[in-house]
Amino acid sequence: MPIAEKIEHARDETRTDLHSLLREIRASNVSNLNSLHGRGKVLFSEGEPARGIYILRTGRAAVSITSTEGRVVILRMAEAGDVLGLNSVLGGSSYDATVKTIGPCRTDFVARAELLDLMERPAGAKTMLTILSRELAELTNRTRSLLLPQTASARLARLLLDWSRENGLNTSGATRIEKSFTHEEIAQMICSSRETVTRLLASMGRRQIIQINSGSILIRDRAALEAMAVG
Amino acid sequence: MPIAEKIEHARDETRTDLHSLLREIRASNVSNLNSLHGRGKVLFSEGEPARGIYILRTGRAAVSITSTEGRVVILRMAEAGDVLGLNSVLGGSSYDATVKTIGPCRTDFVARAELLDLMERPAGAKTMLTILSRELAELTNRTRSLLLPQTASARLARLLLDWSRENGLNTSGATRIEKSFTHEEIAQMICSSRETVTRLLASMGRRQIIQINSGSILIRDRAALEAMAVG
DNA sequence: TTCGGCGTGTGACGTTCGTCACATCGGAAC
DNA sequence: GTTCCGATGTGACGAACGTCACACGCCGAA
Repeated sequence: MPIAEKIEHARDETRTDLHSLLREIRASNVSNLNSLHGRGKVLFSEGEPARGIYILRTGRAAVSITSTEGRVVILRMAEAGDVLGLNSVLGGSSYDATVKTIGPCRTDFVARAELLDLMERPAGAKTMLTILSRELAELTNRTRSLLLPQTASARLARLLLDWSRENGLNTSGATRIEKSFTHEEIAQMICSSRETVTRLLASMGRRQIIQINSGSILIRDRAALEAMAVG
Repeated sequence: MPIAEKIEHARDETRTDLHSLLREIRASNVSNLNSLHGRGKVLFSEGEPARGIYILRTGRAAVSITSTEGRVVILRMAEAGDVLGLNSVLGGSSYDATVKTIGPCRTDFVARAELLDLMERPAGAKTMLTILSRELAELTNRTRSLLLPQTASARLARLLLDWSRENGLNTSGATRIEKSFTHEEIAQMICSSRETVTRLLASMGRRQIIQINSGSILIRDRAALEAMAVG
């Protein structure tokens, strides 16, 4: 999928515009509160009034949506440099997703009123435009990965390929990805169930497509993964 | 789902900021090409270089993504006043979706270079920020409707409820919605197959939940629909 | 050490739904 | 009228996978 790759590559190049935002924040004397969180802390939940944005300085957090029956779908994994909740704050209503930390995180918080002030500055509006633009591209991309493949194995294959592009360490032909997610979390990323993820990973291991070690996954047969990702 | 409703309501209130954009376009002497299209015309396709944006003046168009095997998922139905392709143009690469007219349409076209000029004007950047912000909120909302319900009947029920909120005419307790989509198109909106849509609609008709006339659907039992939409 | 909790592996079962196949229907063109 | 063609209706079949149930291994706490 060439389009998906292009979008994915664009992502990392522009991620640094967090710095633009922070520069603007400093220039406009807006206070930003620095906090530390442990694993599993909910920064904000879907439906709460949008108090302000969180800027993820270190760590990772899962952005997810939840159905009334408790079904959870992870829309994206935020990494250091990501801005969380911006669109909800601009929209002025409530957060449209839930953000939960995956590991220890350091965040800055900028309150809604201060952000709106910031938007009045031309550079502020342009910076936010860039951030929203990237967010929209990523969500479109993610929607493609989740809605187009009809089988769970295709979605899992795509996820592994995505990971190998982002975090992959190239080790003698095969790529190794540090896995730090439980099967449950993977299931929520690909809209499937925990058991299915367990079974699919085991099956891929048996077929020599991947190799599962404690703490990492080794991709042995990228071509096979790409073939699975099409279906 | 209270959140979805709030977002949906916000949509119509802000849709008029097309006018802001057009005002800016006129103020900055940007040329905009006016065109007429028939039904089924593809304005642009996923993967093409993003030449510029289309502004839908009249008519409706389907924004969709396509898999390599030809599977199509309709992300949203653009209506008069919607701006198409903005994020792809700002991103500078290629269109990330395909837009096809559903009926006769009138569009304005603004080329990429002119749009980038426009973005330098403070009011231009703010207008685009508003448009992208709404687009992101709608896509998040749509993602929720497509990813959270696991069954096709739940997604169809949600779609009918959405329609009744947008286009519904209240006729003596029941709401009537003008339907102008084929089962095939509905299937692409809810990520299902044509046959499943036919069967589900027929089943709902038998169970007195809806009543299908030629050209319109009457919702007789909204509570039943809402119950189905949860699953 | 024992315990308890969490993550993982795996079997059995049933539902959903996509797919193929075909019939029918309705409108537009002629 | 006839002829087409796209849209719709319906049956049969099977693959995918969600769910329930339970077992095992690991690790930190007591």
